[in-house]
Amino acid sequence: MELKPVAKKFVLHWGEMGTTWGVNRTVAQIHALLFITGRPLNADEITETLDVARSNVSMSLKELSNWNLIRSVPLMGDRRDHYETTTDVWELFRTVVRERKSREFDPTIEVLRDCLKSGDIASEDKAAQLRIKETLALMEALSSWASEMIRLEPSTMMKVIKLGAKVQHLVHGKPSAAANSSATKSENARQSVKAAE
Amino acid sequence: MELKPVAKKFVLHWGEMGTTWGVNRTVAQIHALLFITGRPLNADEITETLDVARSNVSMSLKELSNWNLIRSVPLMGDRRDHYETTTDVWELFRTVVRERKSREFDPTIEVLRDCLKSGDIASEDKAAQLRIKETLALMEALSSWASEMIRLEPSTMMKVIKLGAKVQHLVHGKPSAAANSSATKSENARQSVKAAE
DNA sequence: AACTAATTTCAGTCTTGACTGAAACAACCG
DNA sequence: CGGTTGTTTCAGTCAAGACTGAAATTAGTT
Repeated sequence: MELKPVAKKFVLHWGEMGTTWGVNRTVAQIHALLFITGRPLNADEITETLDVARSNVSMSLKELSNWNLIRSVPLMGDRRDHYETTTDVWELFRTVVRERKSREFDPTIEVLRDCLKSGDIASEDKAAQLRIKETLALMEALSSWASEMIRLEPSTMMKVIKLGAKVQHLVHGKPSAAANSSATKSENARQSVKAAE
Repeated sequence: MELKPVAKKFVLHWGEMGTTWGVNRTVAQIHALLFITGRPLNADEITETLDVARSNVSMSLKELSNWNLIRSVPLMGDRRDHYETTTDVWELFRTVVRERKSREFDPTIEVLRDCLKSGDIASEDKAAQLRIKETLALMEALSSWASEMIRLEPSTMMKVIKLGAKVQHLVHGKPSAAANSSATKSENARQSVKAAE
C-alpha cells in the first residue's frame, strides 16, 4: 500500500510532532496512518506502508492500546488482527487530554500533596510553602476543569471553545483586550452564573 | 547550598516530569530550584546544589531563556549572572502554554494548511480530505482559544477555570452529567451570550 | 595591556530508549 | 496431533541526545 502525497506528508509530520508530544515517532506515525486511512488495517499493511520492522509495529500497537487510541476489529474471514482509530477528531482530542492528564498531571498532584502532608514541610520557608500550595491549587483546578470539559458532547465543547475569552464577562466586570465587546449585554448573564455557583 | 527535604523532593520530581513534558531533566530541575528557592541564584550555586557539570547548567539556563522561563538579574557588587524565575504560578502557567502552543501546535497548523492548499489534495479520498479539514478546524479553534485565555488576568482565569463545565449552559440547552444543576437559572444567561456572538 | 573572573562552546563519552531479527508463543485448521 | 498462520517477546544493535571536562571566549579590573 503506497500513500498518496498528502497522506504521506500528514503521516510523516504527525510522526515528527509525536516526538515532541511524548510518544515515539513510529507510534505517532501508525496513529496518523490509521486516522487518515479511515479503515481497519492489519499489522502487515502497516509494516509495509511505513517501512519499519514488524515487531516495531507490534510494540507500537500495544502502546497505542495503552493510550486507548486504537481498538482491534475482527473482520469476517480473516484471522489477522485489524486495528482502527476513531475518525472523530473530538473524540481523539478527548482521549489524548484524558491520557495526558493521568500521566503528566495526576502524579504531580500526588507528589505535591505528599510534600504538604509531610512532617518536613514546616522546616521550609513560609514563602516556599505557599508556592507549593499555590502550585497544587492551580494543578487541581486545571485537573478537575479538564475532567469536566472532556465529558461534554463535542458540539457543546466546540461552542465553549468558540465562546473563548468572552466568558470572562460572566465572572468579572472588567473586559480585557482579548474580547471587549458586549460587556453590558452579558451583565445579566454574569449575575445568573454567579447565582449558580 | 543543601536543599531541605521537601524542596529536594520537589526538584527531583519536577525533573522527572520534565522528561515527559518535553524538556530534559536538568532544565526542569533548574527551573524547579529557582522556583522553590524564590531568589536569584548564580550558575555556581545551581551547579553545586544539583551536582551536575557547570557547562550543563550553562546550556540549561540558555534553554530556559529560550522558553522565557527565566531572566537574569544584576546584583550590586557581583559580576556573576544571577537568574530567577517567576514565583507566580499563573504567570508560569501562561508562559508554558504560550511556548508549547508555538512549538507543538502552530507548526502542525501550518502543515495542515499546506496539505489543504496543495494541488495534491484533490487526489485523496473525500473522507480523508474532510478529516484533515476537521483536524485543522479543531486545532485552530483550540489555538485561538488558548491565545485568548492566556491574555486574561490570573484572577479572572482562575474564575473561568472554576466555572468549568457550567458554561455549557450558556451555549447549550441540555445539561450533561458533569454539571447538571441550575439549568433554568442560567437560561437568561444563555440568551445574552448568544446575542453577544 | 596583562591579569583575573565568569561564561560559553565543543569534541568526545555515556545513557536512554527506539528499533531489529530471530525465536518463542498462541490460535486455528485439516 | 502436526502444520500453518499470525503475534509477541527479547537480547542485541543502533541512534539521538544528555552530559562532561577542557579549551576558548568574553568581560571587567588594575
